[in-house]
Amino acid sequence: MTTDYSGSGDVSKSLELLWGMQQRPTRGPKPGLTLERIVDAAIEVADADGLAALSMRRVAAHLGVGTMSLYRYVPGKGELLDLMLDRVAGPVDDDPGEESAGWRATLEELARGTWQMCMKHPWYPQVDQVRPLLGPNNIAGMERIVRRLKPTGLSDQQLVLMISVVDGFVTTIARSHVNALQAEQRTGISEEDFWAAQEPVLVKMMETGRFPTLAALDENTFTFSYEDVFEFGLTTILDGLAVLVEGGGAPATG
Amino acid sequence: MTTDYSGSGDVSKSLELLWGMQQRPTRGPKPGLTLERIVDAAIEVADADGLAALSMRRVAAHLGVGTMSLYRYVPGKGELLDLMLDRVAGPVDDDPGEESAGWRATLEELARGTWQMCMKHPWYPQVDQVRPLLGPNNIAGMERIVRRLKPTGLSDQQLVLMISVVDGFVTTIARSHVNALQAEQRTGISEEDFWAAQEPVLVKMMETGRFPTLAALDENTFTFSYEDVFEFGLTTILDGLAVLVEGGGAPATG
DNA sequence: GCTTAAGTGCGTACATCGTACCCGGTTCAG
DNA sequence: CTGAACCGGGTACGATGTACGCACTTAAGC
Repeated sequence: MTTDYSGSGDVSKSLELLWGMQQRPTRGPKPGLTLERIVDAAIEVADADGLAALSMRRVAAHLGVGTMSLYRYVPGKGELLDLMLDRVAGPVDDDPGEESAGWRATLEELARGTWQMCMKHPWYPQVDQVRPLLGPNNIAGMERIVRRLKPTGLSDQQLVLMISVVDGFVTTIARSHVNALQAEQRTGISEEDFWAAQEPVLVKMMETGRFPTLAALDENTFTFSYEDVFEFGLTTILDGLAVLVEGGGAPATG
Repeated sequence: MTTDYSGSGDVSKSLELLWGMQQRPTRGPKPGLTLERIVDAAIEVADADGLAALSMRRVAAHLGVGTMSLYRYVPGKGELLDLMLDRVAGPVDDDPGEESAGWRATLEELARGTWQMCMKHPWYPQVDQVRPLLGPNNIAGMERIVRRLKPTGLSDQQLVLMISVVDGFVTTIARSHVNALQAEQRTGISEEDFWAAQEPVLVKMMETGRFPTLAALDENTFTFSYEDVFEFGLTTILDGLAVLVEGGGAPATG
């Protein structure tokens, strides 16, 4: 597995496990583990040492069992990842008092909630969710957010597109952020040292006069943080969606 | 290497190779390979069989040489990846006739250009560019785009943030798109079959009445393509940036 | 209570990866 | 002509996911 994808295992098997559809067999010895404990252990390993360190051997060692024992509970690593993803997606506390909040507050809350979850589980944004498995927590979260966006009067497809754009943006910035943090640990080179290493060559090239615009940039041009990008991008996207939602006479494609 | 990152090798070494600062040693036999041929071969392998199939062994085999011979030219796989990234970023044909185009046309052109490059080299958006190496082609592209955005009168930092948001968005959607395409090949399960596999469980859960909003969604809610998301998101972002650039009396607070 | 089939725990083995290390052959500076 | 520097590349190591098979445990059927 070069990169980690959702939905890379047996989809039906994953769904059965997600929705708790397994029936306990009657014969044979009682299992010493539970699915829950395995998923928890996997999340702990990934939280502590990163997605790259998440291996079946590590999870088993964390539980004090043999590696191959895990395969009695989970078909493979792909399915385990799907279970981890739905686990950290919830549960959502469905506060009925917030029903009346506007679309903008709803999307902003979604964005900030996802951001904080990514900070707590840095491996989450590193998983490519091209084929998301619809587990209980993901479905519940979707239900909640769509319900609160309904009053905008947009089409269902437009609602889902709005959510996709906002959530995709947040996950992307979060991934960049955690990648940067982990790059420091992985390489032993701090962000500052990395850019400092490029400076000599950069300065040399700027002095050639081939890049006049870049050479004349302000000193503080690149001093923003990932949080700054998050705020800038979120404002931009919400402003852009306002044109669509509030029919601001803009040339929206519909 | 679980995931592929830019700037994961020796930064100084990569920069020397990128800017062609190696001096040919006088002694010893003439090299049978060139850096260019190795980078080209690596790109061909990645284009044809995906980033996961890009290995030193495959590149060497493609060139008809022993695996370890590559290490005479490139310090390691990380540095090779950096060279590949700058290679496909250019060269840009610097058309002076387009200087006068507005900021919106400039960013839209950037977005569509990046998108097309990602379609030609599907591995490109799969590389996490947390620590981009500033090679000649990347620098030239940056110079060109910043020069064309200067007339907006925004601060240099805001210009770079605009570029970050647009480029980050395009790369993200492109990655999702190519991941979806490759998931079909990797798993042998088409996108349709994947969703069809989830349907029985979904229908069952919708019938429980726990998710009334989702159960009532239009049939065509999820029928959009990645191109649709690209267009929707691009319009949204450009509309949002218009609020910033044109200082518009747009409904910012919503 | 005995047999037997199912289930559990897990050790071993294999293919794949990047690359450290080493050796033999080649080329030119002195 | 000698020796240092360089090229090509074979071998080996530790890591990964997991297929396979074996020993042990349990409860159903008699």
